[in-house]
Amino acid sequence: METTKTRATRAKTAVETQADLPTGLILPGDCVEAMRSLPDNSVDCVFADPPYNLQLGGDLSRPDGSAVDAVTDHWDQFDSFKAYDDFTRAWLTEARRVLKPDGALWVIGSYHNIFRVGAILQDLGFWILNDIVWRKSNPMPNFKGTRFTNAHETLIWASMGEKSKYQFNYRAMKTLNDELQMRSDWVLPICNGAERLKEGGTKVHPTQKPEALLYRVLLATTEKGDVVLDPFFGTGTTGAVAKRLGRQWIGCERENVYRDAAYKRIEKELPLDESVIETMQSKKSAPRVAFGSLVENGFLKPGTEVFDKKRRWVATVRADGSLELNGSEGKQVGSIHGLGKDLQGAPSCNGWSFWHYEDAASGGDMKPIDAARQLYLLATED
Amino acid sequence: METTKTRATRAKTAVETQADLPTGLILPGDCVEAMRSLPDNSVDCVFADPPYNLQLGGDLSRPDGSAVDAVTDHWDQFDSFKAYDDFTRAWLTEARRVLKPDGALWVIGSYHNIFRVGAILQDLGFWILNDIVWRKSNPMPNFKGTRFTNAHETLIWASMGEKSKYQFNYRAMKTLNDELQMRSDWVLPICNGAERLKEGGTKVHPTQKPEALLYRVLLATTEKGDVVLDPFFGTGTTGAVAKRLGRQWIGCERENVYRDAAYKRIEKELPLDESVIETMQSKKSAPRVAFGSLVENGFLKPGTEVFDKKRRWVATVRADGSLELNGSEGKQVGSIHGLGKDLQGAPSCNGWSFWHYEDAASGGDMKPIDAARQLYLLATED
DNA sequence: ATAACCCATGAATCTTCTG
DNA sequence: ACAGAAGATTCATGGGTTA
Repeated sequence: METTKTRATRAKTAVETQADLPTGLILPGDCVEAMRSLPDNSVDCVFADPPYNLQLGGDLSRPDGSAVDAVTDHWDQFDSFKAYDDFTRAWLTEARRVLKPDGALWVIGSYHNIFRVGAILQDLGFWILNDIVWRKSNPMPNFKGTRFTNAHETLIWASMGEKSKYQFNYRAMKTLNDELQMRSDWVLPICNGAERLKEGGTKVHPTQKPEALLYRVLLATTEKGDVVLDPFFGTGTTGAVAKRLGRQWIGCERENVYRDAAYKRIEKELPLDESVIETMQSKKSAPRVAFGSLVENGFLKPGTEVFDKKRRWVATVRADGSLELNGSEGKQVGSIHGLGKDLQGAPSCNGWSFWHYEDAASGGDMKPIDAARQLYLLATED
Repeated sequence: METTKTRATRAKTAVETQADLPTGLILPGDCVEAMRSLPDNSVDCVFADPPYNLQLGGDLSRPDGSAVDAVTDHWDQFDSFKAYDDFTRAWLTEARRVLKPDGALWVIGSYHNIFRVGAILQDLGFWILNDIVWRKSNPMPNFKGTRFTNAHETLIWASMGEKSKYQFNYRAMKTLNDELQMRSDWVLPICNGAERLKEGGTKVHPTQKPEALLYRVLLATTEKGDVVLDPFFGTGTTGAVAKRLGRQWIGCERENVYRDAAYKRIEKELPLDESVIETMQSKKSAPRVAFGSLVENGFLKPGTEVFDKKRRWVATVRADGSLELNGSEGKQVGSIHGLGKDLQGAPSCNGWSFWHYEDAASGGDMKPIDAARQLYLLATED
């Protein structure tokens, strides 16, 4: 992972040098061909919702006798696993070429195809970061009572390689999840109601994805201004959410009908106010605060005593932001992290949560020095 | 899928002819070699928890500096995807040979290995029935804040082929899930507390699976007396739950320590009372009753009027068990299913639930004719 | 107006037995 | 193998109509 600042700078440079990138456009034709027209190392994120290769038997009816509207479109038909694998390898290879070294890939699928996709992308060198389970709150039931209700789909999130500095907006996710770490299982409803695109009462696309899903993906792993490529654009959920969140987008889509619907849809989409997007990212992109700054600015005065939670050790804050262990007469000195590490004999230590101080403002309560950092951030906002 | 009765008969026959099966034993040595000693088509279910091929970099430590006891045992190291794939193909091939044609396979894994396992088992001819997400209610957090909390593992449930008559105890699962279809995402806690095997305070096996997981797997897809094979037996969760549920088991395990712990553990396990193990049976496995039998035996007299729920149609029961639509003068006649189908113009109709009658015994209440069938079944029970 | 009721529908590898 | 009949089978949600 990398700091936002570094990546932002790099992204900006890339956009400038790649002024010819067809952002805001849906490339027609086969997606592999279309991606060939894009330069190497030019996009920050690929989100792909490829055909699932469902292999359906006959018609299926509900217990009440009505028919299930199945996905029987030609684009989901493959002759064999071999044919599907070849197709998968082709588009993943192009996606890999087009991605920046620190870019990332998302693919969504079901048990019909996701194992093949996952194995192939590993073979190509992608490094899986998480598999994410989209738990559908309202899936279609299993009408015949023959299996477990197929109530989820799987997303794979992968970087270009083991050492890549991928983007992950940890704070934004934790904030979105009520101050708990965002887990690998996401509960979201399927796309229906007003969000579902319809033409004359029938759905435009059989497998339109919910915007909430793309919202979370883009918010978690891209930043403002990033270029997002969707090789299977469909009716443009990726583009609509990208526009809303201030990301640039490129689509590939073979079908005229889907392209038309997508353009119309994205046209109507309004970007969120810049300040809103900033706010969502504020905690994540908050500048690093040196402990010394707190001292410099009087949030913790030199001479203040700090101690671990169990008061096994007490140290004194020095003017330069270093700590000196009490009673050691200058022999045990270090940064908040380093001294904590040494005292515990641990491989690492987060000094912000290890060291505490007595907060006079709240009647002498013991608080981690991170609380002082939060006050500092609040005071220096903007 | 197949009725319980049919499979039960076959399973029994198989056990009799395979009296040499080493049930209740843990075969030492390499699992591929060990499986070679088992005859073809001899087990009903394979549950496998293979090495995950985890590729952890350096040592992992928590924010407080304590070390995470990562999976770095020698049996989990593989040189490359190629080596892991070869290993996977080898044990899956043996599992396939040993399984009966209507048997089934379960494999559990994480994103490190499950995509490779899934693709290979598809290549070998297994037919995926569901992928199941075990959603951990208490996963280990992501200490570094670099990814989403890895809060689930994935199981694949597969039959021997597209046309196999696999076992699925639909009613038992629905009952277990408070009368709603069991979904593909299962929320279960990880294995700890008293259930976790420890030796001198440290865990015996790094990846011991919770018994609740095996309980659900075996209850859903095996029946009493079935033979369950676990090629990666570990400390014997599969064997313990199998014994409890009245299933037979065979294990393979290389490590002496795990075998010893497993034997000790399973020895202590007590089988549940037979009556408790009986699962809720689906109607599919109840004996078939011809509508004519009800008429023959006086449970519905010839001349009785039957009608659909909204009384759009009324028909009269004839002496041979056929129905005649009132007012049609012999032109609209058929079986309970056929006439219901024709009147509705539906592709099919379950006459038992479509047609109703007035039950004099309960003051003229409207009841589906299935109620009469239930009375008949009750009266003719052994 | 509001509640009650009915109806439509969603990436689905969706039956079993007899002749 | 294939055709035909018997028989088993659904949950959450949104929108429209009725009471």
